[in-house]
Amino acid sequence: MEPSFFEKVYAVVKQVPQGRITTYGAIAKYLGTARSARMVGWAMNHSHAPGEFIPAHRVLNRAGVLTGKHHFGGPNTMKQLLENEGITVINDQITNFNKHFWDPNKELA
DNA sequence: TGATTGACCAACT
DNA sequence: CAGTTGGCCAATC
Repeated sequence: MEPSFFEKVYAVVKQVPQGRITTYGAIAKYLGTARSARMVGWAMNHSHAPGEFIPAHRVLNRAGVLTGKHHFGGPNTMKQLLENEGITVINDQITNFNKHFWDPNKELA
């Protein structure tokens, strides 16, 4: 049984270290299909799976914008989580994007 | 069972 | 340079 696409997404997202963020495109590219970034977001939508904690708040779009923050139960929940990990969020966008960026293609390889 | 949508990205016009 | 379309996999209508 080969893991489905979104199962791979879960595996990668769960490996994102605290205080770091990654992008949908980076994950999708790591999985081999850079154009399947929509699936990554879709997988995050199901990140509420029982027994599985997915740090979806560490996954942003390529611009570092908190896309999908509204799916965290509150418009500021995602922001609070990131700030709690030491990431500054301004106007739904993180600062030092390049500094906090965690690229699975480089880190995991 | 077929069509549409979805927390996106990249290419084309 | 800005707007539009295509594409990917899986789930819902």
